[in-house]
Amino acid sequence: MPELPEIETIARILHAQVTGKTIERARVLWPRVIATPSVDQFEREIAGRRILGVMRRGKFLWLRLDPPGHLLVHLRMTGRMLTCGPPDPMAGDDPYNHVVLELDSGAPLRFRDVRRFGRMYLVADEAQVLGGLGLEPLSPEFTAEQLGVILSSRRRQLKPLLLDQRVIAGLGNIYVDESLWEARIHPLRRASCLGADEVARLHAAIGTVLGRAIVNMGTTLRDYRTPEGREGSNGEFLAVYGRKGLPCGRCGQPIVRIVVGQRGTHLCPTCQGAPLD
DNA sequence: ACACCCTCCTGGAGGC
DNA sequence: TGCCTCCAGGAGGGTG
Repeated sequence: MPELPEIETIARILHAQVTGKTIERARVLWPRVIATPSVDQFEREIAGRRILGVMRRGKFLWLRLDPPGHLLVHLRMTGRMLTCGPPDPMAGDDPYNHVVLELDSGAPLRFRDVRRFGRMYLVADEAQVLGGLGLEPLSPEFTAEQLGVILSSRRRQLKPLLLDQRVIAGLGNIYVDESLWEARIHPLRRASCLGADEVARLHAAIGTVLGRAIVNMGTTLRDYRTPEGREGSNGEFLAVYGRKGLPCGRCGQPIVRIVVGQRGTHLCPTCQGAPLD
């Protein structure tokens, strides 16, 4: 599942590959992938626009266009943005191609998604889609102090809070579990009950975990690929996610899987202490 | 405010 | 081997 490091990797590669290119034509093969506007309007309005750059906000890919506008893409579980692949993506031999953007030079840009959860948004004002997102965890504004302020006012369980994109934007199931292990904090702890030392550890852990994953071009468990179709190598560095029953790298005790807020959650019960306040 | 459940969607894993 | 059921999960919606 692409989270912040995976989207960051995709954005950097796409930025290098498609900046300056013009979208000559868009072909939408599965209408529901276009969240806004209508499919007709999307195909009509995106044609002829030039890509000024590709960025990331939270888990959104963000293509700035000229004439001014924004193409926002959320890959959800299994979405991919690919510049590699068949010479004719319209041939119909791949049932998971949902949008093909034909560029004025080079390979077309394809949106491919097995599970069909991903969505595209073409908007004049990016805040229409991104407006509700919380802090960007790799920005200068994301300090230990700021994290402390966020946590101190909420009594929710830590894990669902960290997954809430309105609070912090970009973390998903893998990197929340990894960050909490790194910080040695139990996912069921109440946010408002963390001590200053724990807040500082969590802040540092989020930076460490996300930074390492970006260096490794993301975690490929099954579906995630870069735009060139390559896998990310961060999977070999995961400490807890998907490692139920395997020994903790710090203490040797078996990693445990529990369910928190309907999400599979991996932790070391020895290192990550008591679940209660 | 917060916990919980459902829906979307499919391939893969597990059970027998 | 084959079939059947269940499960994973990001986000948005609804309910208690």
